[in-house]
Amino acid sequence: MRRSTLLCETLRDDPAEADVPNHILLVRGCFIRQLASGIYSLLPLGTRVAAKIEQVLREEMDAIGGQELTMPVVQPAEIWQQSGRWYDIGDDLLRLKDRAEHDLVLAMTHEEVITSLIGYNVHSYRQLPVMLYQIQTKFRDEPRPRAGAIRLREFTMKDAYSAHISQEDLDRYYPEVYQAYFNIFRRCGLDVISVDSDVGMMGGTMAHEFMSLTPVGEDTLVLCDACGLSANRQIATFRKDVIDGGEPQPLAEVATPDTKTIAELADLLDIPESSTAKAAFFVGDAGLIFAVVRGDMEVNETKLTNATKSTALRPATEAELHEAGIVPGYASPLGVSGVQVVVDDLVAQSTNLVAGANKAGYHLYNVNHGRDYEADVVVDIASAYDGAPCPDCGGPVRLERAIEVGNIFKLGTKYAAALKAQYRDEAGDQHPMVMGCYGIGVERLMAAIVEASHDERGMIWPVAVAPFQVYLVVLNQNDESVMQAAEQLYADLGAAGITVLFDDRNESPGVKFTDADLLGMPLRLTVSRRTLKNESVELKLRTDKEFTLVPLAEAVAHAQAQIGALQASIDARVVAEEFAVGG
RNA sequence: CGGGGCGUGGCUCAGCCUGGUAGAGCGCAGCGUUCGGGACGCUGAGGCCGGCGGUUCAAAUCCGCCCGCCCCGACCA
Repeated sequence: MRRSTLLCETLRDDPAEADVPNHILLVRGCFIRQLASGIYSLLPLGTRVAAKIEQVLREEMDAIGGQELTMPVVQPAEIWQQSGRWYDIGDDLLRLKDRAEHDLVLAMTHEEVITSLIGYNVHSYRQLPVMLYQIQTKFRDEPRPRAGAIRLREFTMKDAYSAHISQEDLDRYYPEVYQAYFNIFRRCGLDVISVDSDVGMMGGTMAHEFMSLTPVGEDTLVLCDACGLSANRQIATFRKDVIDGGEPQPLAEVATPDTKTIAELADLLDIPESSTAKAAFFVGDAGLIFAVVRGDMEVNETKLTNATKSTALRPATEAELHEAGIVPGYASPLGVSGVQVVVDDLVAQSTNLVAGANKAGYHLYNVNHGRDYEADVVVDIASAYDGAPCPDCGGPVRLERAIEVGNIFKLGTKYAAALKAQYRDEAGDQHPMVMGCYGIGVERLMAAIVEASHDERGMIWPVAVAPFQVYLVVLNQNDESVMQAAEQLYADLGAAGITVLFDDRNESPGVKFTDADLLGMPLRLTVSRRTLKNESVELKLRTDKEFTLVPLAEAVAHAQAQIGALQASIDARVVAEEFAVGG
């Protein structure tokens, strides 16, 4: 490809709307272009990267028995009603009507279609297991798209679905997908770790997320250096040490004017925050939720969502609290009614905590669960914090930010039962299939790669996903012999099967080198009057500071060797990964 | 949806407070000179100042409403 004809106008300045590296660089390099919030065009360079990623996806999915297919993006509401997600999912699901006023959705994922499809086409245990996948557009009407290509509304997803005769067979297969996922990310040059994750709106029994560690990430992970534990903070547990509060003492009211926060309360009463109980209020499917954790901890909304069997939570408004007779800042689980009280297990085991009196300006000493109030649910709803004791080994955990680039779920029979994907066993009896689903976001993966692999000058593409392997610069174009040599090299590289972006523009050397760095092809070749004086070509890796001169006649061979070495170093990282529950 | 910020040639921004001829740099087009790390000179094109309404003799500028975009919070590939 000639740079002079490529649709690629690089930007000198950082775009105003971008403030994270992947977004800045992808826009400056003309890989993506925003159309609306969370909706982007992939320009030629971005499309080439996506195609390279998709090639890796296809190879790895095919290697574990996947068959590619293509399903519709626009889908009738009926199948979503059958699965229940029409009702469970809120505004993230974009709904529309056709001319006949039929309800339609833009698919945010394809469990419904694939399940009905498999149910239609698979009837016998002899046809199972089956693994199907597609690489196709998804639409999620995200409340807040973010960070360039990391959080989009319209995006491309490799979504795969497997169907099995039994949980055992799914359990056997699941680690194969787990391994394939590691292979995919490593081949794309991205380091990831796997973590246990929440099953969320997908339902199911087990899930892993594949995480690329970066401060730009939206997820928080809980990691233990001592034993290797890793989990999404949404579900991470930690060891809770009960502080001995002594035998339950009589309740005692204490005046605490103007102490609306736990910090103020602890300060005023001269007690540690861990001697208090903290209340937080949410609204779930069943109405107002009164959540209680120890004062030094935070409520984990994912855990609380699961504990209350809600599909979604939102913080309660002041008005809703007043209506329920709750005094914000002085709220107490004592004497409240008509709300669901969820108490963290640690609070339930603690004695003589200080809690609100549900009366403005007053708190209570010696509040004890079981004696003074009853919870509807007692379960872990506290969020793991930096330095919390690891649930497995007791060592301190640390929190890290990460991008979720992929996930795998054991769905179980939820969709198969709802959408009647059944098979007959050897005895002729019908059973719902046991399913798994497996997703990877293509644009997000591209963004995560840039996030993980760039410097102050620009992107540094791992060779397997680079839009071109070589950036060929020619200088002194007015010198016919130089131009001729460059043209010949361009042709020879192409003939050798190397993908080349040939910067044949009439631009100054500075412009070309700067663009070469920004666009980030792994290998740069430069032909100029100077190099030709020695019958040579300059060769430089994007990751290196220095360049080397190689004989013009051997330039193609050297380029091939360099690309081969880059590829080999990536291949060396594709190794067997131990499948571990809990890590 | 709650909170904060921003909308002025393709891009980055100034001008707005204190109303009166719409600006700079980059980019783009032409000519010439340059040619190893975002070169230089000359010439030129390009703007309903996000939209609607209001105030005023006069609005990019003041006021109101709306729309869009970004950031922080709750969700997900």
